[in-house]
Amino acid sequence: MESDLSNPTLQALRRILRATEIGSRKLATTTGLTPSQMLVLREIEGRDQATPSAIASALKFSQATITNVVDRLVLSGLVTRERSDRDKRQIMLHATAAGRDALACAPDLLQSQFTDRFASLAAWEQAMILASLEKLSLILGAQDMDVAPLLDSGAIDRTEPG
Amino acid sequence: MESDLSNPTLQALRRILRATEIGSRKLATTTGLTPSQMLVLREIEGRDQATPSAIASALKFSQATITNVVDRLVLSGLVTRERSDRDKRQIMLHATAAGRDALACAPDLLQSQFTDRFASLAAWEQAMILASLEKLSLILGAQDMDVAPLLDSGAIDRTEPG
DNA sequence: CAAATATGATTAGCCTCCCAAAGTATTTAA
DNA sequence: TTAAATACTTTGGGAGGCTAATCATATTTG
Repeated sequence: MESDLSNPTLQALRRILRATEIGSRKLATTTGLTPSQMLVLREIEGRDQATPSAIASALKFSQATITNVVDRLVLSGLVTRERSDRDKRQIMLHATAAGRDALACAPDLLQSQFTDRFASLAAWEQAMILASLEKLSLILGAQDMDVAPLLDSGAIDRTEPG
Repeated sequence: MESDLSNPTLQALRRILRATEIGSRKLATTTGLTPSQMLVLREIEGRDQATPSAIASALKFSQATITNVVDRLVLSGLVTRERSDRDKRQIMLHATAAGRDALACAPDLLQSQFTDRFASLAAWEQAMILASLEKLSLILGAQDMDVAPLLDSGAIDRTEPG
């Protein structure tokens, strides 16, 4: 019966997941943005110019979903749509000043809670944590994963895998 | 500007979050349950007897939400409702055989991916990871958090905090 | 060039999630 | 025995996701 740190580790991991999830909601309320909206807005602003399909593939959402979310962002005045000249099938999304503002106020779901306190740790602790997370990445099969999103949500994909 | 392991650490953390989230959806498809349904079902089964309000407070959901989810679980034949004798306002929720089956097939969102591989790590690595996660818990303010849920999702709470 | 095909985005329709407020039934307290 | 509290459900609503179908524009090809 070795030590079995497996369970406490899982619990800690769960706490972290839970915390980030709650944080994501809380932050959303303060910004007035939902997590998904945040994601999309960030993605748009990060590129300055962005087509829905680009956002969709970056976030691994369907185009339709992006249309949906962007609808709301436009309604809130955080994003504008503009037909591309080069290819009139395309739509260019831009963050408005208000949109950039909203992002600035809510810098990053994790980052805000994270950076300062992490920086205050001893170097060896930082290194240990990083190493541990990399290991966990490996364990969870997350090594080669896009780093784009933070956390999102949603209905279940019921397409038969087979 | 010392080393700044902050960014790679955040990225690793994001990968992990992302991985668990995707895993949660994938597992849901195989089970035919959504993450929320899994949560509720687990909570019900874990107590053998459970009232909606108990589940709601454990998972920090509203009663209405639980009613909703339970509706679907009942519809799927995984859970039964039964009026309590002692207090006829109460409803007792029970997992059916099928419900327990479903849970058994999908033991745990993380656990499945996790336990074996984690166990195969050296003891010192396990200890390191645990310590790191505890530290992270602290950083993210997740120490005193319920361990109940895994991950869920959903619409944003728009009630004014003030 | 014209027809067929491909691509980008939206629309429509479906389901889930989560909530607050109102409603119903039951229990407890006055 | 009425009033208040409790436990759950109903109702209604906003958001998040998806697929399939549609519309408009581009590209390819005969």
